[in-house]
Amino acid sequence: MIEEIINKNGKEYLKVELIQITQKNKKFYISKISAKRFLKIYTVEPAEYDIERQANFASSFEDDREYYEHLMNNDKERINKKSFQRPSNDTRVSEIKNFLNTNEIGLFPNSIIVTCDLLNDKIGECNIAFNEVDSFENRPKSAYLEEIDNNIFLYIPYQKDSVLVIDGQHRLLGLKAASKEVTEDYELIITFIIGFDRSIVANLFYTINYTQKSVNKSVLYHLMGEFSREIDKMAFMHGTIKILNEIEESALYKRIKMLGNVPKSLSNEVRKQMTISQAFLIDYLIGYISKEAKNSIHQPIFYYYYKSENMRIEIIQFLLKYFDSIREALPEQWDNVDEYILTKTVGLGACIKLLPFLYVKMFIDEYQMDPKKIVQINVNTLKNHLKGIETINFSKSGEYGSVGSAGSLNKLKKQLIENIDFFQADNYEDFLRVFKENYLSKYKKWLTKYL
DNA sequence: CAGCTTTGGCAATCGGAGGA
DNA sequence: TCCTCCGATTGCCAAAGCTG
Repeated sequence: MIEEIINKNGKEYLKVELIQITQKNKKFYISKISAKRFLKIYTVEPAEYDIERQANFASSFEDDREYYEHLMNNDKERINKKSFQRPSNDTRVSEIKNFLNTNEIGLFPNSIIVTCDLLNDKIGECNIAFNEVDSFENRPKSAYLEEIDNNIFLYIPYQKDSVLVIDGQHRLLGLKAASKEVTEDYELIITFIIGFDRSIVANLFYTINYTQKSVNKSVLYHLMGEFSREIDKMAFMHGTIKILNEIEESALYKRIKMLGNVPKSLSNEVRKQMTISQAFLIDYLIGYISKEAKNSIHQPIFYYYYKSENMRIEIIQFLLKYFDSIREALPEQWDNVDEYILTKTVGLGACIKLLPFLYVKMFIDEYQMDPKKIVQINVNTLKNHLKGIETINFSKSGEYGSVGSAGSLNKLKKQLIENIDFFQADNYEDFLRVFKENYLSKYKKWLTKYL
Protein backbone atom coordinates (compact mmCIF):
# COMPACT_ATOMS: atom_id res chain seq x y z
CA MET A 1 0.00 0.00 0.00
CA ILE A 2 1.27 3.40 -0.90
CA GLU A 3 2.28 5.67 1.95
CA GLU A 4 4.51 8.64 1.28
CA ILE A 5 5.14 12.25 2.10
CA ILE A 6 4.48 14.58 -0.80
CA ASN A 7 4.84 18.29 -1.24
CA LYS A 8 2.27 20.66 -2.66
CA ASN A 9 2.73 24.40 -2.70
CA GLY A 10 5.45 24.14 -0.11
CA LYS A 11 3.31 22.16 2.27
CA GLU A 12 3.78 18.54 3.28
CA TYR A 13 1.04 15.94 3.01
CA LEU A 14 0.93 12.32 3.97
CA LYS A 15 -0.49 10.44 1.02
CA VAL A 16 -2.02 7.11 1.94
CA GLU A 17 -3.81 4.52 -0.11
CA LEU A 18 -7.23 3.50 1.19
CA ILE A 19 -9.35 0.41 0.88
CA GLN A 20 -13.06 0.99 0.88
CA ILE A 21 -15.24 -1.08 3.19
CA THR A 22 -19.00 -1.21 2.84
CA GLN A 23 -21.25 -2.13 5.73
CA LYS A 24 -25.00 -1.53 5.72
CA ASN A 25 -24.61 0.63 2.62
CA LYS A 26 -22.25 2.94 4.46
CA LYS A 27 -18.69 3.39 3.38
CA PHE A 28 -15.56 3.81 5.37
CA TYR A 29 -11.89 3.16 4.70
CA ILE A 30 -8.92 1.29 6.06
CA SER A 31 -5.27 1.98 5.55
CA LYS A 32 -1.82 1.06 6.73
CA ILE A 33 0.29 3.86 8.18
CA SER A 34 3.66 3.68 9.90
CA ALA A 35 3.42 4.41 13.60
CA LYS A 36 6.30 6.87 13.39
CA ARG A 37 4.37 9.08 10.99
CA PHE A 38 0.98 8.59 12.51
CA LEU A 39 2.20 9.70 15.92
CA LYS A 40 3.02 13.06 14.36
CA ILE A 41 -0.40 13.84 12.98
CA TYR A 42 -2.97 12.61 15.45
CA THR A 43 -4.92 14.40 18.13
CA VAL A 44 -7.48 13.30 20.68
CA GLU A 45 -8.88 16.75 21.28
CA PRO A 46 -11.19 18.17 18.67
CA ALA A 47 -11.48 21.44 20.59
CA GLU A 48 -9.87 23.84 18.14
CA TYR A 49 -9.99 21.31 15.43
CA ASP A 50 -12.39 22.89 13.03
CA ILE A 51 -14.14 25.90 14.42
CA GLU A 52 -16.73 25.88 11.71
CA ARG A 53 -18.03 22.51 12.77
CA GLN A 54 -18.23 23.11 16.47
CA ALA A 55 -21.80 24.29 16.33
CA ASN A 56 -22.90 21.15 14.56
CA PHE A 57 -20.97 19.09 16.99
CA ALA A 58 -22.58 20.74 19.99
CA SER A 59 -26.04 20.18 18.64
CA SER A 60 -25.21 16.53 18.09
CA PHE A 61 -25.29 16.05 21.84
CA GLU A 62 -28.98 16.79 21.93
CA ASP A 63 -29.56 14.09 19.36
CA ASP A 64 -27.70 11.61 21.41
CA ARG A 65 -29.27 12.03 24.78
CA GLU A 66 -27.27 9.33 26.48
CA TYR A 67 -23.96 10.71 25.40
CA TYR A 68 -24.98 14.16 26.40
CA GLU A 69 -26.13 13.08 29.81
CA HIS A 70 -23.04 11.07 30.29
CA LEU A 71 -20.86 14.07 29.74
CA MET A 72 -23.20 16.24 31.76
CA ASN A 73 -23.01 14.01 34.79
CA ASN A 74 -19.37 13.30 34.59
CA ASP A 75 -17.52 16.35 33.67
CA LYS A 76 -18.86 19.78 33.00
CA GLU A 77 -15.53 20.97 31.78
CA ARG A 78 -15.38 18.36 29.11
CA ILE A 79 -18.63 19.55 27.68
CA ASN A 80 -17.05 22.90 27.10
CA LYS A 81 -14.10 21.32 25.46
CA LYS A 82 -16.30 18.87 23.59
CA SER A 83 -13.68 16.25 23.83
CA PHE A 84 -14.26 12.82 22.39
CA GLN A 85 -11.75 11.01 24.49
CA ARG A 86 -11.84 9.87 28.03
CA PRO A 87 -8.97 11.19 30.12
CA SER A 88 -6.07 8.86 29.68
CA ASN A 89 -5.23 6.34 32.30
CA ASP A 90 -1.52 6.34 33.13
CA THR A 91 -1.49 2.80 34.45
CA ARG A 92 -3.02 1.53 31.26
CA VAL A 93 -0.57 3.48 29.11
CA SER A 94 2.33 2.13 31.09
CA GLU A 95 0.99 -1.41 30.75
CA ILE A 96 0.78 -0.99 27.00
CA LYS A 97 4.27 0.46 26.87
CA ASN A 98 5.66 -2.54 28.72
CA PHE A 99 3.64 -4.87 26.55
CA LEU A 100 5.25 -3.34 23.47
CA ASN A 101 8.76 -3.21 24.86
CA THR A 102 8.96 -6.63 26.43
CA ASN A 103 6.52 -8.89 24.65
CA GLU A 104 7.88 -10.63 21.62
CA ILE A 105 4.42 -10.72 20.14
CA GLY A 106 3.47 -7.22 21.19
CA LEU A 107 1.00 -6.62 18.41
CA PHE A 108 -2.04 -4.46 17.83
CA PRO A 109 -3.94 -6.48 15.25
CA ASN A 110 -7.02 -4.32 15.74
CA SER A 111 -7.36 -0.97 14.11
CA ILE A 112 -7.14 2.56 15.41
CA ILE A 113 -10.35 4.36 14.49
CA VAL A 114 -9.99 7.95 13.38
CA THR A 115 -11.76 10.70 11.57
CA CYS A 116 -10.62 13.83 9.83
CA ASP A 117 -12.23 16.77 8.16
CA LEU A 118 -12.39 16.65 4.41
CA LEU A 119 -12.05 19.50 2.00
CA ASN A 120 -14.28 17.45 -0.26
CA ASP A 121 -17.25 18.12 1.95
CA LYS A 122 -17.22 21.64 0.67
CA ILE A 123 -16.69 20.93 -2.96
CA GLY A 124 -18.50 17.61 -3.04
CA GLU A 125 -16.09 16.05 -5.48
CA CYS A 126 -13.65 13.20 -5.19
CA ASN A 127 -12.69 12.68 -8.79
CA ILE A 128 -10.49 15.67 -9.14
CA ALA A 129 -6.82 14.84 -8.73
CA PHE A 130 -5.23 16.32 -5.66
CA ASN A 131 -2.69 18.08 -7.81
CA GLU A 132 -5.39 20.08 -9.51
CA VAL A 133 -7.10 21.22 -6.37
CA ASP A 134 -6.50 24.71 -5.07
CA SER A 135 -4.56 25.08 -1.91
CA PHE A 136 -6.24 24.53 1.45
CA GLU A 137 -5.23 27.81 2.96
CA ASN A 138 -8.58 28.52 4.51
CA ARG A 139 -8.75 25.06 6.09
CA PRO A 140 -5.16 24.07 6.75
CA LYS A 141 -5.98 20.91 8.69
CA SER A 142 -8.49 19.40 6.29
CA ALA A 143 -7.52 16.37 4.27
CA TYR A 144 -8.40 15.61 0.68
CA LEU A 145 -9.98 12.42 -0.57
CA GLU A 146 -9.15 11.47 -4.12
CA GLU A 147 -11.09 8.72 -5.82
CA ILE A 148 -10.11 8.10 -9.42
CA ASP A 149 -10.69 4.79 -11.23
CA ASN A 150 -11.16 2.86 -8.01
CA ASN A 151 -7.85 4.08 -6.70
CA ILE A 152 -8.51 5.87 -3.47
CA PHE A 153 -6.01 8.12 -1.78
CA LEU A 154 -6.20 10.38 1.21
CA TYR A 155 -3.92 13.41 1.48
CA ILE A 156 -3.51 14.38 5.11
CA PRO A 157 -1.70 17.58 6.08
CA TYR A 158 1.51 16.27 7.61
CA GLN A 159 1.24 18.19 10.84
CA LYS A 160 -0.01 17.85 14.36
CA ASP A 161 -3.77 17.60 14.95
CA SER A 162 -4.87 16.74 11.45
CA VAL A 163 -6.37 13.37 12.37
CA LEU A 164 -8.78 12.89 15.27
CA VAL A 165 -8.63 9.60 17.15
CA ILE A 166 -11.95 8.05 18.09
CA ASP A 167 -10.73 4.77 19.45
CA GLY A 168 -7.17 3.84 20.32
CA GLN A 169 -5.92 6.68 22.48
CA HIS A 170 -4.22 4.40 24.97
CA ARG A 171 -2.54 2.29 22.34
CA LEU A 172 -1.11 5.42 20.76
CA LEU A 173 0.10 6.85 24.05
CA GLY A 174 1.67 3.47 24.80
CA LEU A 175 3.39 3.49 21.44
CA LYS A 176 4.65 6.99 22.03
CA ALA A 177 6.16 5.89 25.31
CA ALA A 178 7.62 2.69 23.89
CA SER A 179 11.25 2.37 22.87
CA LYS A 180 12.57 3.61 19.53
CA GLU A 181 13.34 0.08 18.36
CA VAL A 182 9.68 -0.79 18.71
CA THR A 183 8.21 2.24 16.96
CA GLU A 184 10.83 2.41 14.23
CA ASP A 185 9.17 -0.12 11.92
CA TYR A 186 5.81 -0.55 13.58
CA GLU A 187 2.81 -0.31 11.26
CA LEU A 188 -0.74 0.50 12.29
CA ILE A 189 -4.09 -0.44 10.85
CA ILE A 190 -6.07 2.76 10.63
CA THR A 191 -9.80 2.91 10.05
CA PHE A 192 -10.96 6.22 8.62
CA ILE A 193 -14.54 7.17 9.33
CA ILE A 194 -14.76 10.15 7.02
CA GLY A 195 -17.39 12.14 5.29
CA PHE A 196 -20.00 11.60 7.99
CA ASP A 197 -21.68 14.19 10.12
CA ARG A 198 -20.05 14.75 13.47
CA SER A 199 -23.14 13.55 15.30
CA ILE A 200 -22.77 10.16 13.66
CA VAL A 201 -19.13 10.01 14.64
CA ALA A 202 -20.01 11.06 18.19
CA ASN A 203 -22.60 8.34 18.35
CA LEU A 204 -20.14 5.77 17.08
CA PHE A 205 -17.62 6.89 19.64
CA TYR A 206 -20.16 6.50 22.39
CA THR A 207 -21.03 3.00 21.24
CA ILE A 208 -17.43 1.91 21.02
CA ASN A 209 -16.23 3.36 24.28
CA TYR A 210 -19.11 3.09 26.67
CA THR A 211 -21.39 0.29 25.63
CA GLN A 212 -19.00 -2.28 24.24
CA LYS A 213 -18.83 -5.46 26.28
CA SER A 214 -15.43 -6.59 27.35
CA VAL A 215 -14.44 -10.11 26.49
CA ASN A 216 -14.82 -12.66 29.22
CA LYS A 217 -11.33 -12.91 30.64
CA SER A 218 -11.31 -16.69 30.71
CA VAL A 219 -12.07 -16.80 27.01
CA LEU A 220 -9.26 -14.36 26.35
CA TYR A 221 -6.74 -16.41 28.32
CA HIS A 222 -7.94 -19.55 26.62
CA LEU A 223 -7.44 -18.09 23.17
CA MET A 224 -4.08 -16.60 24.00
CA GLY A 225 -2.94 -19.97 25.28
CA GLU A 226 -4.23 -22.00 22.38
CA PHE A 227 -3.04 -19.75 19.61
CA SER A 228 0.33 -18.40 20.58
CA ARG A 229 3.11 -20.29 18.89
CA GLU A 230 5.59 -19.42 21.58
CA ILE A 231 5.34 -21.38 24.76
CA ASP A 232 5.04 -18.14 26.58
CA LYS A 233 3.74 -17.58 30.04
CA MET A 234 0.11 -17.53 29.06
CA ALA A 235 0.37 -20.71 27.05
CA PHE A 236 2.17 -22.42 29.87
CA MET A 237 -0.42 -21.29 32.40
CA HIS A 238 -3.18 -22.40 30.11
CA GLY A 239 -1.62 -25.83 29.81
CA THR A 240 -1.11 -26.03 33.54
CA ILE A 241 -4.70 -25.19 34.33
CA LYS A 242 -5.88 -27.68 31.72
CA ILE A 243 -3.88 -30.44 33.35
CA LEU A 244 -5.10 -29.51 36.83
CA ASN A 245 -8.62 -29.78 35.50
CA GLU A 246 -8.27 -32.82 33.31
CA ILE A 247 -6.24 -35.51 35.03
CA GLU A 248 -8.06 -37.68 37.49
CA GLU A 249 -5.42 -37.53 40.24
CA SER A 250 -5.75 -33.79 40.44
CA ALA A 251 -7.61 -32.37 43.40
CA LEU A 252 -9.09 -29.87 40.98
CA TYR A 253 -10.21 -32.56 38.54
CA LYS A 254 -13.34 -31.25 36.81
CA ARG A 255 -13.48 -28.35 39.24
CA ILE A 256 -12.39 -25.52 36.91
CA LYS A 257 -14.71 -23.47 34.74
CA MET A 258 -12.54 -23.51 31.66
CA LEU A 259 -14.15 -20.77 29.64
CA GLY A 260 -15.54 -18.82 32.52
CA ASN A 261 -18.75 -20.79 32.53
CA VAL A 262 -20.08 -24.26 33.04
CA PRO A 263 -20.90 -26.37 29.97
CA LYS A 264 -24.55 -27.33 29.88
CA SER A 265 -23.77 -30.76 28.52
CA LEU A 266 -22.36 -32.01 31.83
CA SER A 267 -24.34 -33.70 34.56
CA ASN A 268 -25.63 -31.61 37.41
CA GLU A 269 -23.31 -33.21 39.97
CA VAL A 270 -20.27 -32.37 37.89
CA ARG A 271 -21.48 -28.87 37.15
CA LYS A 272 -22.13 -28.11 40.78
CA GLN A 273 -18.53 -28.93 41.67
CA MET A 274 -17.09 -26.47 39.14
CA THR A 275 -16.35 -23.76 41.61
CA ILE A 276 -13.34 -21.92 40.32
CA SER A 277 -12.71 -20.01 37.11
CA GLN A 278 -9.78 -20.45 34.78
CA ALA A 279 -9.10 -16.72 34.61
CA PHE A 280 -8.95 -16.42 38.35
CA LEU A 281 -6.46 -19.27 38.70
CA ILE A 282 -4.24 -17.86 36.00
CA ASP A 283 -4.35 -14.39 37.53
CA TYR A 284 -3.33 -15.73 40.89
CA LEU A 285 -0.66 -18.19 39.71
CA ILE A 286 1.03 -16.36 36.87
CA GLY A 287 3.05 -14.14 39.21
CA TYR A 288 4.91 -17.21 40.42
CA ILE A 289 6.55 -17.70 37.03
CA SER A 290 7.03 -13.98 36.30
CA LYS A 291 10.35 -12.43 37.09
CA GLU A 292 8.61 -9.06 37.22
CA ALA A 293 7.33 -10.22 40.61
CA LYS A 294 10.86 -10.37 41.97
CA ASN A 295 10.21 -7.61 44.49
CA SER A 296 6.82 -8.83 45.53
CA ILE A 297 6.19 -10.39 48.89
CA HIS A 298 4.75 -13.22 46.83
CA GLN A 299 7.96 -14.32 45.20
CA PRO A 300 8.13 -15.91 41.73
CA ILE A 301 8.86 -19.24 43.33
CA PHE A 302 8.51 -21.19 40.11
CA TYR A 303 10.58 -18.93 37.90
CA TYR A 304 13.66 -21.10 38.27
CA TYR A 305 11.79 -24.09 36.85
CA TYR A 306 9.92 -22.08 34.28
CA LYS A 307 13.17 -20.74 32.86
CA SER A 308 14.33 -24.15 31.65
CA GLU A 309 11.75 -25.73 29.49
CA ASN A 310 12.50 -29.29 30.58
CA MET A 311 11.91 -28.40 34.22
CA ARG A 312 8.51 -26.77 33.71
CA ILE A 313 6.75 -30.01 34.44
CA GLU A 314 8.01 -29.70 38.03
CA ILE A 315 5.77 -26.67 38.50
CA ILE A 316 2.69 -28.59 37.49
CA GLN A 317 3.61 -31.53 39.67
CA PHE A 318 4.25 -29.30 42.63
CA LEU A 319 0.89 -27.60 42.19
CA LEU A 320 -0.83 -30.97 41.89
CA LYS A 321 0.75 -32.05 45.16
CA TYR A 322 -0.02 -28.79 46.89
CA PHE A 323 -3.71 -28.80 46.04
CA ASP A 324 -3.86 -32.48 46.88
CA SER A 325 -2.37 -31.84 50.30
CA ILE A 326 -5.06 -29.26 51.01
CA ARG A 327 -7.74 -31.69 49.92
CA GLU A 328 -6.30 -34.37 52.19
CA ALA A 329 -6.07 -32.00 55.10
CA LEU A 330 -9.66 -30.82 54.68
CA PRO A 331 -11.53 -33.50 52.70
CA GLU A 332 -14.98 -32.48 53.86
CA GLN A 333 -14.47 -28.78 53.14
CA TRP A 334 -12.89 -29.56 49.79
CA ASP A 335 -15.77 -31.56 48.42
CA ASN A 336 -18.82 -30.04 50.07
CA VAL A 337 -19.22 -26.95 47.97
CA ASP A 338 -22.63 -26.13 49.37
CA GLU A 339 -21.31 -25.57 52.87
CA TYR A 340 -17.71 -24.46 52.40
CA ILE A 341 -15.82 -21.84 50.42
CA LEU A 342 -12.46 -23.66 50.45
CA THR A 343 -12.50 -24.35 46.72
CA LYS A 344 -14.08 -21.06 45.74
CA THR A 345 -12.44 -17.79 44.82
CA VAL A 346 -11.72 -16.57 48.33
CA GLY A 347 -10.71 -19.94 49.79
CA LEU A 348 -8.52 -21.25 47.03
CA GLY A 349 -7.16 -17.78 46.32
CA ALA A 350 -5.96 -17.48 49.91
CA CYS A 351 -4.31 -20.91 49.65
CA ILE A 352 -2.54 -19.81 46.49
CA LYS A 353 -1.35 -16.63 48.17
CA LEU A 354 -0.08 -18.76 51.02
CA LEU A 355 2.08 -20.92 48.80
CA PRO A 356 5.08 -18.59 48.34
CA PHE A 357 5.47 -18.26 52.11
CA LEU A 358 5.31 -22.01 52.55
CA TYR A 359 7.64 -22.70 49.67
CA VAL A 360 10.30 -20.16 50.63
CA LYS A 361 10.33 -21.27 54.25
CA MET A 362 10.68 -24.94 53.32
CA PHE A 363 13.25 -24.15 50.67
CA ILE A 364 15.50 -22.45 53.18
CA ASP A 365 14.81 -24.37 56.40
CA GLU A 366 14.54 -27.88 55.04
CA TYR A 367 15.96 -28.20 51.56
CA GLN A 368 19.30 -26.41 51.77
CA MET A 369 18.13 -24.02 49.07
CA ASP A 370 18.25 -26.76 46.49
CA PRO A 371 15.44 -26.28 43.96
CA LYS A 372 15.81 -29.85 42.68
CA LYS A 373 15.26 -31.34 46.11
CA ILE A 374 12.19 -29.37 47.11
CA VAL A 375 10.19 -30.51 44.12
CA GLN A 376 10.61 -34.10 45.25
CA ILE A 377 8.51 -33.34 48.30
CA ASN A 378 5.53 -35.66 48.80
CA VAL A 379 1.93 -34.93 49.60
CA ASN A 380 2.24 -36.18 53.17
CA THR A 381 5.03 -33.81 54.03
CA LEU A 382 3.09 -30.91 52.57
CA LYS A 383 0.02 -31.98 54.47
CA ASN A 384 1.98 -32.04 57.71
CA HIS A 385 3.18 -28.54 57.02
CA LEU A 386 -0.43 -27.43 56.77
CA LYS A 387 -1.34 -28.65 60.26
CA GLY A 388 -3.48 -26.06 61.95
CA ILE A 389 -5.46 -25.27 58.85
CA GLU A 390 -8.32 -27.37 60.26
CA THR A 391 -8.94 -24.73 62.93
CA ILE A 392 -10.06 -22.20 60.32
CA ASN A 393 -13.71 -21.71 59.62
CA PHE A 394 -14.21 -22.12 55.88
CA SER A 395 -17.96 -22.37 56.15
CA LYS A 396 -20.17 -20.33 53.95
CA SER A 397 -21.79 -18.61 56.88
CA GLY A 398 -18.45 -17.67 58.38
CA GLU A 399 -16.39 -14.51 58.14
CA TYR A 400 -15.13 -15.17 54.62
CA GLY A 401 -18.28 -16.68 53.21
CA SER A 402 -20.14 -13.61 52.12
CA VAL A 403 -18.08 -11.02 50.24
CA GLY A 404 -15.88 -12.22 47.43
CA SER A 405 -13.18 -9.62 47.20
CA ALA A 406 -9.45 -9.31 47.22
CA GLY A 407 -9.90 -7.87 50.68
CA SER A 408 -11.51 -10.85 52.34
CA LEU A 409 -9.17 -13.13 50.46
CA ASN A 410 -6.22 -11.36 52.06
CA LYS A 411 -7.80 -11.52 55.48
CA LEU A 412 -8.13 -15.26 55.08
CA LYS A 413 -4.52 -15.52 53.98
CA LYS A 414 -3.45 -13.75 57.16
CA GLN A 415 -5.46 -16.15 59.24
CA LEU A 416 -3.92 -19.10 57.45
CA ILE A 417 -0.45 -17.87 58.37
CA GLU A 418 -1.49 -17.34 61.96
CA ASN A 419 -3.19 -20.69 62.39
CA ILE A 420 -0.81 -23.01 60.58
CA ASP A 421 1.75 -24.33 63.07
CA PHE A 422 4.58 -24.46 60.58
CA PHE A 423 4.78 -20.68 60.40
CA GLN A 424 5.06 -20.31 64.19
CA ALA A 425 3.27 -16.99 63.98
CA ASP A 426 1.19 -15.35 66.67
CA ASN A 427 0.16 -12.60 64.34
CA TYR A 428 0.67 -11.87 60.69
CA GLU A 429 2.56 -8.60 61.15
CA ASP A 430 5.21 -10.16 63.35
CA PHE A 431 5.51 -13.09 61.01
CA LEU A 432 5.97 -10.76 58.07
CA ARG A 433 8.77 -8.95 59.81
CA VAL A 434 10.63 -12.18 60.56
CA PHE A 435 9.90 -13.54 57.11
CA LYS A 436 11.31 -10.50 55.37
CA GLU A 437 14.38 -10.43 57.52
CA ASN A 438 15.31 -14.09 57.60
CA TYR A 439 13.79 -15.55 54.47
CA LEU A 440 12.81 -13.08 51.82
CA SER A 441 16.20 -11.43 51.52
CA LYS A 442 17.92 -14.80 51.38
CA TYR A 443 15.56 -16.11 48.74
CA LYS A 444 15.76 -12.99 46.62
CA LYS A 445 19.54 -13.17 46.71
CA TRP A 446 19.45 -16.76 45.54
CA LEU A 447 16.92 -16.05 42.82
CA THR A 448 18.87 -13.09 41.45
CA LYS A 449 21.42 -15.54 40.06
CA TYR A 450 18.79 -16.86 37.68
CA LEU A 451 16.93 -13.71 36.65
C1' DC B 1 10.48 11.71 47.14
C1' DA B 2 8.50 9.68 42.78
C1' DG B 3 6.69 5.91 41.00
C1' DC B 4 5.19 1.62 41.70
C1' DT B 5 2.34 -2.28 44.06
C1' DT B 6 -0.74 -3.97 47.44
C1' DT B 7 -4.86 -3.65 49.99
C1' DG B 8 -9.64 -3.36 51.13
C1' DG B 9 -14.01 -1.77 50.13
C1' DC B 10 -17.61 -1.49 47.13
C1' DA B 11 -20.05 -1.25 42.57
C1' DA B 12 -21.24 -3.43 38.35
C1' DT B 13 -22.14 -7.35 35.96
C1' DC B 14 -22.90 -12.10 34.89
C1' DG B 15 -24.86 -16.64 35.01
C1' DG B 16 -27.58 -20.04 37.40
C1' DA B 17 -31.64 -21.35 40.10
C1' DG B 18 -36.18 -21.22 41.02
C1' DG B 19 -40.73 -19.34 40.61
C1' DA B 20 -44.67 -17.39 37.76
C1' DT C 1 -40.29 -19.00 28.44
C1' DC C 2 -39.58 -14.99 31.03
C1' DC C 3 -38.43 -12.67 35.27
C1' DT C 4 -36.24 -11.92 39.54
C1' DC C 5 -33.08 -12.96 43.02
C1' DC C 6 -28.61 -14.20 44.63
C1' DG C 7 -23.97 -15.50 44.86
C1' DA C 8 -19.66 -15.29 42.27
C1' DT C 9 -16.72 -12.76 39.59
C1' DT C 10 -14.69 -8.81 37.79
C1' DG C 11 -13.73 -3.91 37.72
C1' DC C 12 -12.54 0.32 39.85
C1' DC C 13 -10.71 3.48 43.09
C1' DA C 14 -8.14 5.56 46.63
C1' DA C 15 -5.33 4.95 50.59
C1' DA C 16 -1.35 2.77 52.43
C1' DG C 17 2.94 0.71 51.88
C1' DC C 18 7.41 -0.19 49.39
C1' DT C 19 11.58 0.41 46.59
C1' DG C 20 15.32 2.59 44.48
